[in-house]
Formats: sequence, structure tokens, C-alpha cells
Amino acid sequence: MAYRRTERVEEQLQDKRDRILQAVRAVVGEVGFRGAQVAIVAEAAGVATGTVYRHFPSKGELFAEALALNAGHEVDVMAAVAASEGTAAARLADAVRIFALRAVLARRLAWAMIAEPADPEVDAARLKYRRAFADVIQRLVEDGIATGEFPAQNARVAAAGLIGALTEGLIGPLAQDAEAPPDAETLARAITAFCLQAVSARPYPAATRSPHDEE
Amino acid sequence: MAYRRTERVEEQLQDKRDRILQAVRAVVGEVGFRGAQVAIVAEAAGVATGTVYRHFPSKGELFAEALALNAGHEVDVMAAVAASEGTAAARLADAVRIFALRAVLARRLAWAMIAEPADPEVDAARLKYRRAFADVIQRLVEDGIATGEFPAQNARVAAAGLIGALTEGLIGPLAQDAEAPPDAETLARAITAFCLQAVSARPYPAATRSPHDEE
DNA sequence: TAAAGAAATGAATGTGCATTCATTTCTTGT
DNA sequence: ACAAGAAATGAATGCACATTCATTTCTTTA
Repeated sequence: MAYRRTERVEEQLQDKRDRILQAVRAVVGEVGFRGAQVAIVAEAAGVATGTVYRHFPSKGELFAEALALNAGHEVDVMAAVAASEGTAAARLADAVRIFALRAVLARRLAWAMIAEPADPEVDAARLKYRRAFADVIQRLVEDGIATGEFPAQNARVAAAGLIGALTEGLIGPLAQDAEAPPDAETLARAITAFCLQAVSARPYPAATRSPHDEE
Repeated sequence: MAYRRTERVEEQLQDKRDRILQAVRAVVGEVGFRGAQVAIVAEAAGVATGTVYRHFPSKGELFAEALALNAGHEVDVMAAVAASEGTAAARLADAVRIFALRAVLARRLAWAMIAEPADPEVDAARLKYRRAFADVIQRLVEDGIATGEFPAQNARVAAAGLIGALTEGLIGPLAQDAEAPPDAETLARAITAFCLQAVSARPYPAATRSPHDEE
């Protein structure tokens, strides 16, 4: 025998893998998932097309992992904010505001991560991380309820609602082709204000009429 | 000359066009955009593949028009509810609840319309109708502010937030592959409660009340 | 009933990319 | 320095569908 996978090679391999993932991030951040074809990513990573397939089984899985990397990081950031000092309301406001701020500062990438059509694997990953974000927020809402800062409410539904409000608020402005760029701070603040208000309010006594249930 | 496009032919043509659009609706409602290929739609419409292209310039535009048809109808329904009698709060609650209810009752279709990855043309149409929904809601919020039912707030942001909350609340449950089907009524009610609370925002008197005396 | 024009047909074509794989380049132990 | 194995390469392949278009069927007027 005359070859053993040495430590050094192992590292180079890992390194190349990382570079490919980074390249996905870079390319997607520039041309979105739609424009991100494997050959382009490979070129951006300084690697041949075929090499990509020595590290990832398919385009879908590669992209899904790249998304997981980013989303995972954002979840960590949010979780860190959520774990900081202060009232639940303040921490919730910070979590939302910082998420929004970061998204607006990397528009194209954020849009791709949040909303751009992509392979099913990518969509699955998105779902998973949406849930992760929602969990962080849900805990904050529960904290707030426990301390009496927020009224009793279904924290699970509220968390989903906040995530929805957050992404919707971001997608509108983000989807524009780079024009009409609302000031990042302003946008983030407006969204934050809504989110905070949304969980702070005392629940409205459920209205129950039922006309209009047509068809 | 020996041929003139008569009234009857005109009607048959229009009719065929409509049938194709209906077929898109049916197919997408069953297998989603992903599975809806032109040949299948044509078959469902009882028409040859090529015929589709005598009525629509491309798959993307066909599907976008089909989406516009559905979304337009839903906007109308919501607008009708919004224009009915009652307080702004009650009308808002009904608008949201009925939208949610209708969506859950046609899960697959709703998911496709709201969130499934699709051609860029379809995405553009989606954006447009999201704005239409948001406009209806925005007006309700403004009404409520005017009557003092809701506190002063940025109605535009609030409307976007509600749409986001609504769709997010729906997508989670809707994205599941038909399993874990939460009771439609219950889900719709939970989402509605959140949405109403979100804009109602009577500041919660944190210090002076026990958090458990409502619910 | 025939000729002129449209509309419908669906098999064949074209395209855009992901994926493969025969060949080349690099690593390692002797 | 060499042989044995791995890893990298990128041109060639394959595939899934949208789209086309030569042919057929239908409609209309004279």
C-alpha cells in the first residue's frame, strides 16, 4: 500500500467543502437561487464542477446545507439576543429588530433565504429554520406572559404570527429590484413596533359572527 | 373569402380558454405547481398540448393568470366581508377568519397559491395580490383607528404584518403532507384571535393585574 | 358541395442544466 | 523515484419538459 488519508488531506478536504459552501452563499447573495448554477458556484469556489459532487450528493442538498449554515447562524444570533438581560418585551424587541436589520443589510441574500423559490430540499430546510426562529420567539413570549408583561395568549400561534409579520414586512421591500430602498433602521423599527404591539395587546374578545361563509 | 370568425366560434374559443384555466386550478390543487406540467393540464382540460399555446404564450403566463383568477376571487370575497356592516374590529376578524377558513378547506391549492415555489411570472402575480389583500386590511385598520377601536399606528405596516401572520399561520399547517390536520375552525379562530389582538393593542397594564385573569 | 381560412393536434424538437466518468494530477509510504 | 491509491478535472451525457410546427380537422361563405 502507498496512500493513507493523512491529517493534512483531511483538512484540505474539509477546507474545500467549506469554500464551496461559502461560494454558494456568495453566488446566491448576488444572483439568487435562480441564477446559482452548479458550474458558477464551482467557479466561484475555484474548483471544477465535478469536484462539487465529491463533496455533496446533489445541488439540492448542497444548497440546503448552505441555507442551513446561514439560517443556523441567524438563529444563534437571535437566541443570543433572547438570552440577554432585560425584560421579555425588551429582548423580544431587540430580537426582532436585529433580525430585520441584518436582513435588510443583506437584502438579496435575505430574500433568497426567506422567500425565493428553490429546490424542495431547500424549502424543507427553510421550514425547519422557520420553526427554530419561532421557538426562540415563543419562549420570549412565554417569558413575557410569566412575568405579566404580556397578556395570556397562545404563545405558539403568536410566535408564528410574529415570524410571518417579520418576513412579510421584509419581503415586500426586499423583493423590489433594489429600488425604493427604505432606510434600514426605519424599516426595522416599524416592524419591531408592530411585533411588540402584537403580543402586548390584551386579547380581543373573539368576534363570532358567521356570514359570508360562501361556496 | 370563405371564413369569418363568427360569434359562436368566439364563444367556443373563450370557453376553451376558461376550461384550460380551470384545469390549471384543478391540477395545481391536486399536485401543486411542481407537478403541474403543461401536458397534464392539457389533458385535464380535454385538449391537446399544442392548443394550450394557442391561448397562452407560455406556461408561466398561463399559471400566473390562473393564480390571478383565484387570488382575485379571494380578494373580492375579503373585500365583501370588509364592506359589510359592523365595527371595524368585527369586520377585520371576519375577513381574517374567513380567509383562513377558506384556505384550510382547500389546503393544497392554498399552499400553492400562497407559498409554493413557481415560475417568476407566478411569483410576480403573487406579490401583486398580496398587496391587494394588504390594501383591504389596511383600510379596515384605518377605519378602526378612525373610530377609536384601535390605537393610532402605522396601518400600512400593520396590514403587512397581518398578512404575514395569516399566511405563516396557514403555511405551517398547510405544508404538512396532509397529516396532522388541525380542525379548520379551530385554526382559523386561533389565527384570527392573534390578528385582532395584534392591532387592538390596548397597552397591557403589566404591574396592576394578574396575568391569569383573562383567557 | 367546394374552397378558403382557422383552429386543433401531438409527435418531434430544442434547451438548459444537473450529473457523470474516463483521464489527469496530486499524495503517500517504501 | 516509484507504485498505489485518492482526489480533481471538465467535456460529454442525459433528462425532463416546454415549445414548435407540419398535418389534420373543423367552420364558414358562396
